[in-house]
Amino acid sequence: MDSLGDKIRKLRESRELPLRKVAAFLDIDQAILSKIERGQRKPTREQVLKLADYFKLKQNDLLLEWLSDKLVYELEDESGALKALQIAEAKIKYRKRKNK
Amino acid sequence: MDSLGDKIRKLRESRELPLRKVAAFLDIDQAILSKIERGQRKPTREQVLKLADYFKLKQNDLLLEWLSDKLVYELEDESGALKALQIAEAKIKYRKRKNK
DNA sequence: TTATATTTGACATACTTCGTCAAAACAGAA
DNA sequence: TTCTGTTTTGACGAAGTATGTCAAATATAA
Repeated sequence: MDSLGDKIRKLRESRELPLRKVAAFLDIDQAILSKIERGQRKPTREQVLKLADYFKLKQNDLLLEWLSDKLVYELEDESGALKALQIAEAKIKYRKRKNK
Repeated sequence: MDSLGDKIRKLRESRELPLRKVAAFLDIDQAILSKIERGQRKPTREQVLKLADYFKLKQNDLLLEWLSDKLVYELEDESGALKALQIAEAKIKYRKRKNK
């Protein structure tokens, strides 16, 4: 169950690319990419889209990883995390039905 | 499927309390409480706990409402919202198992 | 050692959040 | 209508968070 950062790091290393190269493509300092890969920083939506392009992944798939990572982050240290997810799901389904 | 704000407003109105009173208890301006009840602002964790006390609700129950509202907020305008919730759930379960 | 790659932390700046305040809008009673 | 209390709105400011740069420290490999 890799986080988005784990995925990116594996992809980058499997192609033997230095942080410098990928960071240049993203137009950020390599320090940030290093932190993103290790989960110390959250990438922006735009960075996720660029990463998908760079590694030839479907943008939607990577966005889902990114979104779910954000949820996990929001719930960390919360005892009722799983319950909150269930309730959120119900609320979203309800909103969809009401098309609100 | 009420949001936390809806719940609070209903409770407050059922007891015929003005915003002013409840806001004073929370130690904030009534303007903020008005916005919280209508979903224009998110309450802080501490405010949620105080609200639970004030209305004699279980703190945990209200915290779950608050947390799930935050998730819904994070996911709004995201087409893959439900998928992201599923993935987040899997990630959290995995983390629990790994006790990480 | 030397060269390259990565990580760390101090710092700057922009953005968001959280609150106050006063004016405007609303609702009901007199 | 006017008076009174309630709620909503929006401008504003302070505090906190996010996002990035940079240079130094550390690791890796030759």
